[in-house]
Amino acid sequence: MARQHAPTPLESRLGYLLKHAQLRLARASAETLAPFGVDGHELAVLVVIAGDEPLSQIEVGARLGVDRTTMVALIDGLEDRGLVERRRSPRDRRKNIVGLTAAGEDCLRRGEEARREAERRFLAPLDEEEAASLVRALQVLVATERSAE
Amino acid sequence: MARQHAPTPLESRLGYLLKHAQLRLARASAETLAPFGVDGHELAVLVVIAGDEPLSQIEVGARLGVDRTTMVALIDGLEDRGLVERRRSPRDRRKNIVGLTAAGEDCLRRGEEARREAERRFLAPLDEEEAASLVRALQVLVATERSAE
DNA sequence: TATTGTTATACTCTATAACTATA
DNA sequence: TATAGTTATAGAGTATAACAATA
Repeated sequence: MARQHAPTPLESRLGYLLKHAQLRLARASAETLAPFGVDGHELAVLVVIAGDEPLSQIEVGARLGVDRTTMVALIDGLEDRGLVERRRSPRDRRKNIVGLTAAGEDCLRRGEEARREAERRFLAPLDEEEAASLVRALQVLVATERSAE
Repeated sequence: MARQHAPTPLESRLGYLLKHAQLRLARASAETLAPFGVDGHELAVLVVIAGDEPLSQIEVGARLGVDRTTMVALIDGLEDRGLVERRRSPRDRRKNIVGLTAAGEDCLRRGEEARREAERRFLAPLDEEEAASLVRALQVLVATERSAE
């Protein structure tokens, strides 16, 4: 009886590929973003905070998949650097509404530019159609898994 | 002067997509692999060890992007469970050649089966062409970034 | 001198439990 | 009673420094 499958080599393992692609993009982004004093994770927090409705810490965390205890330290850091500010919600005084300062908006705008540039460089080895297809596929996978929770 | 770019929403950020896709696959795989007593990372170690040439701990780590201090604990765990064994290289007595035990080969075979199944389920929302294109794109990105180091 | 494996240590990230203030 | 924020703490995962054995 012959072996049905040889072990899949590393380079074809989806888990390996996703992990290493993520790691490498994160490192490249961190380098590109360093001059602006934020990393990719913090920039994503700024993006969520910049959205239309005012959000509490927990609501920001929910959109990012970050729990509330982690949010405290994350917001602390951004507030120390003057990028965001907490203010009590008048309607529910348990909640901290988190808002961008002027410096935060500036950091967001310039950080986003840098992040786009880092992504563009990262995707450079792919042609336009391949890159678009990659993003579409990841969107489907992340959305599917989320709704199946 | 109009703003050139609105901040990219989370779902179009490559960093967010890669991180969450990786996380979700890792969790699904861990669940699928749990009955076999290994996680995806450990299974990848078994795959590397199962390769043709006998490898030392450092050589196994190099292929996985894991440093030698991390390898010690990783191999300790696998050895405690009787899946691998260390033996001194006769040619260079500084090196531990790591080999699979019979139980390790069995675990590898059955774990690989389970991992393939988990990947298949994870990719199910994509059609065959989309899934193949995703894997190809990731391979290009990981290979490119590695050679640029 | 350099390399392999090892240990101890530290640092990041994340999660859990318990507290407070509000509802 | 439940929820938002906070703190302290603990657990993974990973990285650095120093040491013993060997080359």
